[in-house]
Amino acid sequence: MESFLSWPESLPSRRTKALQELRNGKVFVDKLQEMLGRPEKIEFDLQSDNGVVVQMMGMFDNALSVYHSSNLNGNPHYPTNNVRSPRSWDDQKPKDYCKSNRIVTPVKTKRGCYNRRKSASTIVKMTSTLIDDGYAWRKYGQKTILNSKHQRNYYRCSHKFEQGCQATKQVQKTDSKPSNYKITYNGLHTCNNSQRAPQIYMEDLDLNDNSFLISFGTNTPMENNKVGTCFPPVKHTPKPKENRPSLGSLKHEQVSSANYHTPYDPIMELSQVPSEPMSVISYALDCEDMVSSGAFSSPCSTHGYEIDDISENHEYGDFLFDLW
DNA sequence: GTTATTTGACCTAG
DNA sequence: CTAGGTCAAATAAC
Repeated sequence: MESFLSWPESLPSRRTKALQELRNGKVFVDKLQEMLGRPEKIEFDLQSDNGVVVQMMGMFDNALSVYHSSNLNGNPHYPTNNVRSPRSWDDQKPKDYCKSNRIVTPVKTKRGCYNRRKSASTIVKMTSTLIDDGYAWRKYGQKTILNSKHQRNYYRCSHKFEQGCQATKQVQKTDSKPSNYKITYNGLHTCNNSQRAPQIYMEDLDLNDNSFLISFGTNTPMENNKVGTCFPPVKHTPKPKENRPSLGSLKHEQVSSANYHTPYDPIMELSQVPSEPMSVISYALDCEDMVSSGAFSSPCSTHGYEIDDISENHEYGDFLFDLW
């Protein structure tokens, strides 16, 4: 398939992609039209991780992402939150920095002062699995989103203060299929994150759902390995301490993605992107480098990941990633 | 006592 | 002005 190999892409290329997405969408609309007269088909589709509805949702997301990222009205879009070398938390600008120099503000320096995440490298994934991506995340917010039934949860890298890692992710249940999640990764990990091996959160895992896949834009869908056969249903290992430098009232944190879920957090912690490929992806995107589709290969064979990824569909893998 | 999560407030981009 | 991303005090969990 055509892949990210050609990035950075020209504007016409992105426009073509957006148009292609919409054309593909028409195919799904036709399918949907067929299904309208057959309720059993609709029911089946809604329960499918790779059904028409799910794929349509992904298609629209991708088309919009391509559209927005390429700024199709002709104005070039320059990323404002590019890769930065790790820096200490203390190495930040004065409080008014964000106001005086908004365009180039690399990190939030004042409460509420930040660049919209769309300007950073962004990766969007649809998944139904609850597995760890190898990174330590800490929840820092939860918001009700307009026209969305489900709240969005915000996570940042646990090493944000320790190593200045700016990676964040958002997790939200999809409206079309609440058992699916849309996970948006923003920024890239600049932390030295090797504290633990990926694991799966089994509590919310539906073992009957054997459609979890990792594809990362590869052409060949991964094997549908059952989660239960790949991972023992264990929770996390003891948490390493997060040695954040003292920052006034800032408290020390523990690296704990295992404890993300609480009775209040319906989405719980879930991740699905293997750590190393993610790093590669993010760097490649941020640096506007070429990305080999091989970099997106799942380590499923070694780690037993199971991802429900819309990119398993050959036609849509190209549009999985939302650039800038 | 320490650390993580919750949640209302704050702030900015659009 | 609104929606959404983040902060940080309060609270919960361990």
